[in-house]
Formats: sequence, C-alpha cells, structure tokens
Amino acid sequence: MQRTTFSAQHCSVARTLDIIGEWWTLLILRDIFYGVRRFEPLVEQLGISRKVLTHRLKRLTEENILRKVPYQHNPCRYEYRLTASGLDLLPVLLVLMRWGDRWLSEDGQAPVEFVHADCGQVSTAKVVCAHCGGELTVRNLRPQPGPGAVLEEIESMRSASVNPDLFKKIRL
Amino acid sequence: MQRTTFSAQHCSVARTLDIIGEWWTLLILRDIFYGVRRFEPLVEQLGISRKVLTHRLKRLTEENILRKVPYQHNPCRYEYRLTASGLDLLPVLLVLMRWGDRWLSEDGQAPVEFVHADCGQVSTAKVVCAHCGGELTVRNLRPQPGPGAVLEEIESMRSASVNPDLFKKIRL
DNA sequence: ATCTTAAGTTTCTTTAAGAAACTATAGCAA
DNA sequence: TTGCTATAGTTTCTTAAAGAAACTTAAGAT
Repeated sequence: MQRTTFSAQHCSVARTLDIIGEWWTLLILRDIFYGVRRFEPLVEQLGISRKVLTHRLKRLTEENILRKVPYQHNPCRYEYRLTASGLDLLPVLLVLMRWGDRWLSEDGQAPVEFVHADCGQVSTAKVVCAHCGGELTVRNLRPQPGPGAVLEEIESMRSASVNPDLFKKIRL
Repeated sequence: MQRTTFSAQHCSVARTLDIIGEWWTLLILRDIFYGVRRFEPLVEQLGISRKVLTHRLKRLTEENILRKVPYQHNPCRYEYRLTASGLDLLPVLLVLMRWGDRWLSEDGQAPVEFVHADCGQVSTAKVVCAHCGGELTVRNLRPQPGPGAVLEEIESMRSASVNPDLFKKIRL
C-alpha cells in the first residue's frame, strides 16, 4: 500500500512525473534555477519541512538531476547544482509558468517576467514543432507508436478511447 | 497539518502546480487528451484507485480544467471533457514527454511519437521565445519582477540566491 | 566553555493513497 | 417478480507520506 509508482508505464510523461511529479519537487527546482542552492535557504524560502526537503534532494541527486558540490571544508558542506538533465527541465518550468500566467493570475498580471537577452524583449514561452516551428495542437498532432512502444499498452489505450484511430500508424 | 497549498505564493509555477501537481492529475489529463473520458475506462487504464480518481476529477472540474458532459439519460451519465484552459495544458504534457524521451527512455526509444500534420514530420516539442522564436536558456533569460509581483517575495528570493542581480529590473 | 551556523534526523500527529467491498440507478432477461 | 449487468461513484480499513517541532553533529568564533 505504498504510493503507486508511474515508472513501470511505457510512457515518457509517466516516467518523468514519477521523478519530478512529487509534491514540492518542481518548486525546489524552481528555487535552484533562481540560484537558491543550499539547504537552509531552501527551507526558509519554500517553507518546506526539513524532512521532505531532505527526501526530495536525495531523490533528485540519485536521479542525476542535481549533484552535490562541496562549497566549504571543516565541516564539509554541500550545495545542490543542476546537472545537464536538470538544466533541461527549464522548459518544463517555463511552460508551467506560462499556463499559470494565462489562467491563474488576475488580469494577466504575471508575477515574474523574463527578458530574452537574444532579442531584448520580454519573452513568453511557446511550444512549437522542432522541425517546422509551427504550433502544436490537439488538432494537428497524430500520436502513433514510437520505437519504444509496447503494443499491449497501445491497444489498451486505443480501446479505452473514444477515438478509434488513436495510435494508428501513419505512413509518411 | 494538512498538505501545504502552493496557491498562496505569487508565482505562476506554484499556482499551477497547486492545481495540476497532485499525484495522478497529469496522467488523468494525458488519458483524457487521448480520448479516455469516462470514469470506468480511466480506472482501468490508469490503475488508479476509484477514490483518488473521484477526488481529482472533482478538483479539475471545480478548477474549470474539465467539464462534465452528459452522454446518456436514465440514468444520467457524464463524461469529462477538456475546457479551453484544459486544452491549453497540452504544451505541459508535450514538454514532460520530451524530457522523458530524452533522459529516461533506453537509447532514445520513445514510447509514443507525434506526426505533425502541418509539416508531415515526426515532431518533437521545442520551447522558444514567442517573440523571436529563439531558444530560451538559463543563460539568455533575465527574470525580473512582473506587474503582479510582490516585492517582499522578490527580495526574499534575491537574498536567498547566489545571484545578486536576480530580479534586477532591466531597462529595455 | 558556550554560542553559532549549516545540514540534516528523529519523533509525533494528521492527512492522503491504496485495496476492496458496498451502494445507487435503471435497463434488460428469465 | 426476481435477478443480472453496466456505470459511477462511496465507504471502510490499512499503510505511507507530509508537517511541526525538537534534537543532533561538527567545527569555528566569542
């Protein structure tokens, strides 16, 4: 009767959420992106219990999203830095922020905005097709089994869906 | 001693996670995006407990991410459909999937891929600047207080950070 | 010798998750 | 009439996780 793990599913959303979908985890990462790297400041900034913070930092370090870097000796103290895969979570935070700005802030009054140094403008994140740069919508995306698919799971999802063509392989 | 709510923070990431960051929620939304709209199929497809599914569907409906649509009378039965704000969560799922494909699937064998009907290619999601279309990275983004900022929170984050210029207002 | 700082541990209480049985409503079948 | 099925939940009981607050450890500073 422990909490169900998502990592058994052959689904990248499920596998990702199994790691970063726990309560507090993405807020911890947000703070680390802002440069809050040490235990005490994270406790104070987040208002998280020390026990939970300990667990989350341990898990994220095990999953190679954070790494501990010593910043002092005698006694040795560590801070938490983002690894390459951790840095690659920035788009996740940007997209969550974008959604909250749109749907949860009063009259679109965003609490934080980003200046994009490359173009000099206040920037909002947009998710596009890496190939053509066009918008990705429910209408123009056709999911199909990928190379890592498990056919029983695909079949099961198809039969549970109102869309009978779901996951039908498309000839390009 | 109930679970801490994130919605008090003036941060769109926190507010968003307060709603869609609960255990199971994004997987429920994934299934609904795939067309699994009814209670029983969701239970079977996800392997979620009926109690938790009930709670999550109720919350998502209250938050106007889903709405109940009757599909039969005598007895009246409802299915759950995405609202406009719910449909706008597609980018969140695409970005989570992209991260999992990159970092969690064996040799990049994605379980699911999407054909982008507009360009005809197998598409991966990419997060770019809505203004110039350029990449958004830790290096080229300068966070600054937005119109909905609360100065004490901004100051608190700045002083907890290793970056003394964090949230320094930029003159464009 | 005691104080302080940083990073946790430990203990205790409450809440949430999971499993499985139970309920409600109505159509249909014998 | 009685009973079976389907769908969408409720209820009950057990275990795990979250939260609050006190405690620990280690070493330099006062």
